Amino acid sequence: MFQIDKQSRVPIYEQLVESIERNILCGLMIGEDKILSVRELSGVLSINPNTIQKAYTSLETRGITYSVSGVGRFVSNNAVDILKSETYEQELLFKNTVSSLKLMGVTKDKLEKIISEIYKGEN
Amino acid sequence: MFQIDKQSRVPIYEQLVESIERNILCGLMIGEDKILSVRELSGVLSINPNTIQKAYTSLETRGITYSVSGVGRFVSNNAVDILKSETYEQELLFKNTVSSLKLMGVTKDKLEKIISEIYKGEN
DNA sequence: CTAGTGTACTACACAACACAGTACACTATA
DNA sequence: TATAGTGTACTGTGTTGTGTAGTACACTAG
Repeated sequence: MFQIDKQSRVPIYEQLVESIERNILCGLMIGEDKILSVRELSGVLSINPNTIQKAYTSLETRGITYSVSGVGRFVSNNAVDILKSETYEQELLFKNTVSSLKLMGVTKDKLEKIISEIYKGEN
Repeated sequence: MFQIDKQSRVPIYEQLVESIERNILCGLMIGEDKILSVRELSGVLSINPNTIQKAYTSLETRGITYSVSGVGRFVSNNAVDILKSETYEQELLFKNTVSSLKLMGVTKDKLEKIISEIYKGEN
């Protein structure tokens, strides 16, 4: 459900955010779904509640989730739309990676084969 | 010559390493070229000599450069070959990025267009 | 009333990073 | 030989980001 690598250089709270985003994008979590509470998830992942809280705050600020005091936290109905509108950074990373690979001598064909493999059965 | 962003989350020494690698890969620096000394580059970039040293050590450990005590530091003749053999990590990053973009609803066509733009005139 | 929510706050510890300063061995050159 | 410029190796110090620990309070459902 949540892939967290405590040894990674990217902070735990950021990994958690990305993990939840992925779950929403591939339909594992949909609108109005209740999210594990700060204390629950803290117990499941053996991570400090403050760290979970930090991740949740990031999602909330962007409108991906909303919270009801005393009740819990839920996935917004338009969460998927919001996430899809945030593609800019990923596209930039894609361009930079392609440029590096080109410099390293990787052929255009090879990159296109990798893409086809990932998109196989679609498009 | 060297693109360093002191505000970035990626460490300065790592940015420096990548910058030099790029210069070597695109032929700006070739075998037996003398590299700016620790103190020189420190002055040019306004970065602590220790930080430069740390970057240089990384290049040296991988055989991309070599140093002659009391003389200076030079690009290895097989630097390009070494760098090209280190594509694995970049390819992994490429795959992850493509997967994310796919989840975000970016089409295969769009990615291929970006690639063609970067590779235009070649392959 | 109680248990479980979200939220906010202070305090502390740790690691990575960068900087400051010093020191020493080496080499080329005047 | 003397000097300046190399690489290299230390020991500190300070800052920042991250994560943890603990506490507290308002809210809501049962």
